[in-house]
Amino acid sequence: MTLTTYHHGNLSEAILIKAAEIIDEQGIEALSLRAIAREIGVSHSAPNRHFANKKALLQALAAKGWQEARDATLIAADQCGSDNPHSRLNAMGRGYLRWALNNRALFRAIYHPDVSRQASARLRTAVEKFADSVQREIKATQLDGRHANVPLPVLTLFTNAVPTGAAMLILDSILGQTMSTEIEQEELIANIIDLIVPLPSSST
Amino acid sequence: MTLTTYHHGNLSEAILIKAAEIIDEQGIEALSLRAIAREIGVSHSAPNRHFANKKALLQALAAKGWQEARDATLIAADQCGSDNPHSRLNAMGRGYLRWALNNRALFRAIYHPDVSRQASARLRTAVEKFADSVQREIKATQLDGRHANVPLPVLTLFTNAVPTGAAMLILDSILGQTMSTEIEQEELIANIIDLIVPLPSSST
DNA sequence: AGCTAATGTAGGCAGTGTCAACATGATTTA
DNA sequence: TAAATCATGTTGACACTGCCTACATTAGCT
Repeated sequence: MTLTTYHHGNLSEAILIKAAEIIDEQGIEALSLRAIAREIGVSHSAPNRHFANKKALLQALAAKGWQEARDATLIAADQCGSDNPHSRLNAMGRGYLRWALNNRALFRAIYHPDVSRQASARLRTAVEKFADSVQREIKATQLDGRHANVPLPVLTLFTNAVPTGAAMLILDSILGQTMSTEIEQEELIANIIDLIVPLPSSST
Repeated sequence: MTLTTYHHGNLSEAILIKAAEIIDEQGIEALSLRAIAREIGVSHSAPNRHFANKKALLQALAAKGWQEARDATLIAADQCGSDNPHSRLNAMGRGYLRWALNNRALFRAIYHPDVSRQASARLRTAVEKFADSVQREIKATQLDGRHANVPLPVLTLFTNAVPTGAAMLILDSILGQTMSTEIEQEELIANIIDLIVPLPSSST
């Protein structure tokens, strides 16, 4: 089946995987449909049968990314074994940041400007599901006394900005490269997230 | 002089300005050397006389951006009229975030992956000058009692991540678009930055 | 006035995204 | 089972891009 049959069999998936591979290794700017096709061993316009255009491919990656990101945060919340909103949000922050650092291809995709500029319905839904999951927990921490006087949209923006910004700085910026190399990843994650949502035992 | 002379007179600058204009309106992905030349009214390869390649143009924009960002933060620190490190760093954060939101073309340039991947010496210097200015003030706040037990690199990453991440979310992400529209900009800036560096009067 | 270097132009090349026309084969249907 | 249909892959083309080389124009210097 993996030999040279006329039909690939699972080209859609293969394209997504190869795309992620290229983005991971060479950055999202280096992605080209023709290169993907070439490396998979298929004609240059085969990808067009599965993705209307390059933007659509990126959007598919992004939708996948948002789902994975949401899964990572929700699973982390469940596994933290606490009902305390602070503990849960802290775990979610760590889960999200860990996911971002370990899946930079998809992370780059979900924040790619071309993707955000005009999102497909499917993508928009994926983002909203993520946003809702997080916002619910943020609201819970605020009811639990966290920055009670700060407008919720601001608190939400802040809470999202920290892991997102940290991951971007670490993965793709000159600033971050010099800052993050000295510390072990899991310790870095814990330290950073604790600054946004202190664990209940260590605060107040 | 602005008429059709063979030599433009100040093409370098004109290219940078037009590039920023395009990035501002259509995003950094839409930037093309030929389009810049076309809009300026000059032949398609004239820009190559001033920038070795597209990456070099982006790096020039980025270098300009880092300088402006640094100026904006340092001026904000000076103008806050206080010697207290917390007040100064707070003002710097606000100045930086305000600059980012009001200069999104240059902001996009300074964090463009192609630029970070391999920075020119000039660019690297600009970044380091910015980083040093900020880190010095962060260290001062820590000596003043801010998160004394957190490793300095982590505190630095956190402090940078908030305004950077917030600006990115607001300017170029689906997440941020829904979060930031409800609040007036200057109030949003103040609220967010206060969450990283509380002003001395309103804390402890 | 003449030389040189900087600046701009013209044309070409390889690479890209996207489209239309065609080829192949899997799936449905009579 | 045979035929028809549709999804999937190929080929070739077009316009666009970055970038290179050869050439044209002009500014600045001696």
